[in-house]
Amino acid sequence: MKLSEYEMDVMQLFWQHEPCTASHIHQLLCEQPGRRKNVAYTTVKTIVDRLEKKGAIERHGQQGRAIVYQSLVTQSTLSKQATPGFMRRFFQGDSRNFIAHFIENEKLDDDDIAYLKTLLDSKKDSK
Amino acid sequence: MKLSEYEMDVMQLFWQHEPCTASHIHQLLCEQPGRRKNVAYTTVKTIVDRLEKKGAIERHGQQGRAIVYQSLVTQSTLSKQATPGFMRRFFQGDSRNFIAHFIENEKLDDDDIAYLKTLLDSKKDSK
DNA sequence: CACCTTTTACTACATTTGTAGTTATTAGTT
DNA sequence: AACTAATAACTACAAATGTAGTAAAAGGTG
Repeated sequence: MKLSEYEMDVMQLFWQHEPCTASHIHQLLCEQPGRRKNVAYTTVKTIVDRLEKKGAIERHGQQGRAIVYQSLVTQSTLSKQATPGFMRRFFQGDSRNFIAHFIENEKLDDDDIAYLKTLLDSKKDSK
Repeated sequence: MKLSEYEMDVMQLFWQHEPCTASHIHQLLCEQPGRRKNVAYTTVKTIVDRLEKKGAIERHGQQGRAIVYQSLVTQSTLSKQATPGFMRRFFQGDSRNFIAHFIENEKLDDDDIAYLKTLLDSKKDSK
């Protein structure tokens, strides 16, 4: 399943707040700092409709007139699908290059670092 | 600068083979295993034209009739621009979650693992 | 120098994406 | 029961994207 950027933004909100309605998603989007402000409700509803058509979410019930949706795909599933392509396009498919970029450029506290080292160790042991 | 997926695929080839012509890129794309086969030359040329219009590459010279191009942006620049959005959409912007996904899902040999641990250590020290 | 092959430049077109308006319906409210 | 605000359903539309065709020009080759 291939979702657009905006569709993914909406899926993120579903994953964090489901089951929920289009209005709820709309509110959440509007509250989101900086990103996209003043998006019309109908715009959000269109995205939600497309997500339903693509099979990423389904109707779960009603809340008054409003349709309550829930997700049908997990974030993990979509991440696994999307990352190889992203890695190839932006890091020549070189995992090491890729992870190195992140370790260097992203915020990680000591706890994170300790955790990731543990992960690396268990990866090594598992082979 | 925002490039499409296909445009990024072509940029990858430029970075690895520049300076080079559209025909050369076309050949390389056709040789690429599995991915997209039988793409028409004109299709590739269109992408190259768009990359030029977007300012991602420029004319560097001629080779017979053919135009030789070279890149104007680095892979690193584009990666730095693209990754925050990718991370947010697919990993809720959580670096730790993100890197963990990679350590778990991507192929890394013992050398890679040792290298990454060193990187994590130097990250820790630098604070 | 005439010709053929390559390559450019331009045009085309269906699909996807971001964005939103319009119309119809209905759940609450008075 | 009538009204109103919310919501769904449908339609619209420009821009971007993937894909390629056509026409024109200009190298190299006989």
